[in-house]
Amino acid sequence: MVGGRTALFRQLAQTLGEAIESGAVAVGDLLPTEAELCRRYDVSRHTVREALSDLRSRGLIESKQGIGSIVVRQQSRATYTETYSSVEELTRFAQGTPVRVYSLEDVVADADLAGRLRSRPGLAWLRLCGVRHDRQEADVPVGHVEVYVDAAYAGIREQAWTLQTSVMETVEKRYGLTVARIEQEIGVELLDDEQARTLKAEVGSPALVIRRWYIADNGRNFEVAFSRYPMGRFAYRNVLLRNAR
Amino acid sequence: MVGGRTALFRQLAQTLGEAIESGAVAVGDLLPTEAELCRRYDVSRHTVREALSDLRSRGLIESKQGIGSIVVRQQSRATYTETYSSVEELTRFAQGTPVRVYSLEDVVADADLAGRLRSRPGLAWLRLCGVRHDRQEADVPVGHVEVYVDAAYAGIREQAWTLQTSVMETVEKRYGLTVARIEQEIGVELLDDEQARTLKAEVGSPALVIRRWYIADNGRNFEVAFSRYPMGRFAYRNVLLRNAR
DNA sequence: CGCTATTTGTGCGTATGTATC
DNA sequence: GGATACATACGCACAAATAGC
Repeated sequence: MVGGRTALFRQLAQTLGEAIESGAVAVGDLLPTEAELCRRYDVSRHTVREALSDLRSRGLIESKQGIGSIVVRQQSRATYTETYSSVEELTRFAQGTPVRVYSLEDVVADADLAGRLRSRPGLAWLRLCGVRHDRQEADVPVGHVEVYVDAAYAGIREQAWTLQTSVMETVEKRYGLTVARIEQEIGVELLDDEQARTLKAEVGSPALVIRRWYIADNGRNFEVAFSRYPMGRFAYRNVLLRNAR
Repeated sequence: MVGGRTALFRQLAQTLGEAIESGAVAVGDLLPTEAELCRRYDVSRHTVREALSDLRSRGLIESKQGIGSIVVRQQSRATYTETYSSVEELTRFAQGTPVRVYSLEDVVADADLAGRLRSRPGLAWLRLCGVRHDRQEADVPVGHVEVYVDAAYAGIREQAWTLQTSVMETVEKRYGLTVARIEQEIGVELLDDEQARTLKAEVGSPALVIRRWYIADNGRNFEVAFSRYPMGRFAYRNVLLRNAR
C-alpha cells in the first residue's frame, strides 16, 4: 500500500543512512544491490531507488552502472548550505563596483609574504593593487584589493588594467584552469599608509579584511586576494539554508 | 524507446530550465502540470517527474501537493557551496569553547534595538550575555556573545546558565522549532565599555562582529545573536567548493 | 577478443494516497 | 464533497556500463 505516516522510501533511506553513519557499512563498501534490497525489505525497485537517491543527495553513496552503490562518506554532509551563483557574488558586488587598478608589478615572495600567501619563499608572483568604487558614489572608494597571481599565469597582465571581470575568471578563461575550491578568511586589520591613502581613510584605522585563496583542480594555489574595507563601508553577508531533512 | 544519446528526462529538464532562465516562464509562475507536460512532450509521468526533480535540485522550482510546481528562482543556484555539518561549526568552535553567561534579563525593544534585531519596536526579548573562553588558555576570553531570544521561547532561561549547547539548539529542542535559515553579517565594530571589560580589551578597540538572525520554518525570526571578537583573537574561516555540473 | 552475467540507468504503465482549492 | 495536482508505490522492460571468463 501507499501511505503510512512516513513514506516507505524515507524509512528505507533512514535505515540505510543509519547503517552507514553507525559504521555498520564502512566507507568503501558496496551496499546490497537494488534487487537484494527489494527482496530484503520487500519493496519495489522504485522505492529502493528513491531511497538510494536520497542517500546520494546526502553525499553518503555514489552509484555506478555495472558496479553498484558504494559508500563514500560516513557522515551526511552539510546541514547548512550557503550558495552563490558566481564568485563575484561572494562580495555582493555583483556587477556594481568596478576596480581601478593602480599598480602592477612582479614580486618574489620573501618569508613574510610567503606566509601570508600560504606558499613558499622564493616563488614569483604578479602583484596587482586597485581600489573598488561604488557606481553611485564614485568619489568614495569602497575597498582596497591586493591580488597575487602565480607568475605562471602572469599573461593576464595585459588584460589586468582593464579588468571587466574578476582576476580569477580571467585566469580561468585564458589558461583553461578550473577553480576547485576557495578558502576564505575574514578578520580585522589596521590600514597601512598606502591602503589608507587610496581609500581616503585614516592610517591605522580598522578595516574588515577578506583573504581568499583560489585553488585549482590540480591542487595548485594560483591566486591569493586580500580585500580591505574600512569600518562601516561594507559588511560581508550570507544566508545559510537548512538542507532538506 | 529508452536510450538516445541524452536521457529523455535530461532533455526535458534542459528545455524547462532554459525556459526559466530565459524568463519565458517567470519567477512566481506555475509550470504546466505533470499531466500536461506528459501530453505536451509525449513522455511518461515518470520521465516528467525525473526532469522536475532535476529542476528542484537546481533550486529553480518547488513542488507542492495540490498546487503544482512554482518557479522560485531564475538562475540555477550555487556554483560554489559552503557547507557546515552543524551550526556550531559556523564559528569553528566545535565543542572547544564554552560560554560563561554573566547576564540574563527581559527587555522590550526600543526603536534602536528593534533596528539592530531587524524586528519591530515594542516586542519582548530575553537578552543573554556571556563570554566565550578558549579551553587551553582559560584566562583569555576569545569573544563576547549577546543573544536575544523571542520572549515566546524565554523558557530556556532555566537552562541558559548552564548552556552545554548553543542557544539555538536549546530552543529547537525545547519548543520543537526548526531553523530554516540563518542570515549572517560580518563586520567591524568598536568595543563598548561592557564588552571591553569582559573581554579584557581596550574600550574603543576594533573587533570582528558576527551578527546572526535565526529564522524558523514558520518564518519567524526567533533569535538574534551578536558575537564580538577583539582584533587578532579570531578570524572567520570557510571553504567554498565548486559544485558538480 | 567476444560473450555473458550482473548491476544500475532509463522509460513506460497503472493505481492509490493526500493536500489544496 | 468533488476536482485537481503532486506524492508514493507497485510492476515490467530494455539500455548501458562493468567485470569475469
